Amino acid sequence: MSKIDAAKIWSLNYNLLMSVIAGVSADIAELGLDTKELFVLSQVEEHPYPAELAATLSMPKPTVTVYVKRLEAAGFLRREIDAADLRRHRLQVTPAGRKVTSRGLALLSDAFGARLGRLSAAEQAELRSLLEKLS
Amino acid sequence: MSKIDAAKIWSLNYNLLMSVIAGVSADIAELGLDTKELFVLSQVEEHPYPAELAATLSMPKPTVTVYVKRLEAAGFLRREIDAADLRRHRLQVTPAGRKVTSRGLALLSDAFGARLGRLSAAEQAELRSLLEKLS
DNA sequence: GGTAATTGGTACAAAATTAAATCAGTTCAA
DNA sequence: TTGAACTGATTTAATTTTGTACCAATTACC
Repeated sequence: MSKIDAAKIWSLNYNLLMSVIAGVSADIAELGLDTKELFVLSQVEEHPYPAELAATLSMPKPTVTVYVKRLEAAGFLRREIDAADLRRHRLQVTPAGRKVTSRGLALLSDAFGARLGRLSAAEQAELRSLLEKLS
Repeated sequence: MSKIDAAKIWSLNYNLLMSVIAGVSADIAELGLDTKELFVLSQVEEHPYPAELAATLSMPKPTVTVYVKRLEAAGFLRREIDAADLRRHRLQVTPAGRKVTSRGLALLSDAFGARLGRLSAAEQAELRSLLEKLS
């Protein structure tokens, strides 16, 4: 595959994701969250430390600090000092946070699902498998 | 495909793109461009008006204004008032802009291509075709 | 033990991004 | 025509995001 094609695939993909985000951000905002906050929150269970979040979301540490602080203030998250390493802040999603996460992801899924609906079930499975290989 | 899967596909994809961006942004910066500016510049030939750029890049109009101004100051872009509609600013990529665009896209392609390399040629073609259906 | 190097997290100031208001040009209906 | 509604683009002011510098806890090594 030529370089031009890689760039083409990339930009198809990028524009797709950006337009899906643009389409749902207003609805997500009604949940009391903004889009980036949802992304952070949705990864907390898998990556319960700010430094891990920063790495997996490709986002600077101070940015994570800000989001975590807001999510905590909104009651979607709790922070506690890790007993084993007093530098670490272990994060825990509250029940309210879990609820809002699943609603937010559902909105995202609906919007993205509307696009995915153009593919057959087999094609969707194929896409997922290709993306997993790339990840 | 369930809602959960749509969200999963989405986030696989999102994290993939963000990590590729994070990996190349330093190299792109050396060209005298930042990543978003490259995205804007790379779409100018296809969409030569700021309003069109804003729509295709899912980005607010004032943001486009700022990037266009910077790209013009850097000599990568020229602006002229459209004779047929004096409100419109027709954009034109300069030779220097074209050069820097192709270098920037090459960097992006290299980085993304390194991931794509995990797929066979047939799989890459398949991925492109799936993404085109979604776009 | 003691101390240099590393890691997790944050504060603050600066830079980037955007919403809201605005201005100029165009369209359209009466 | 004229003027109400609309569109393209920009300015201004506010918000968001981030680079830099920093502190505290841990680790590695002598």
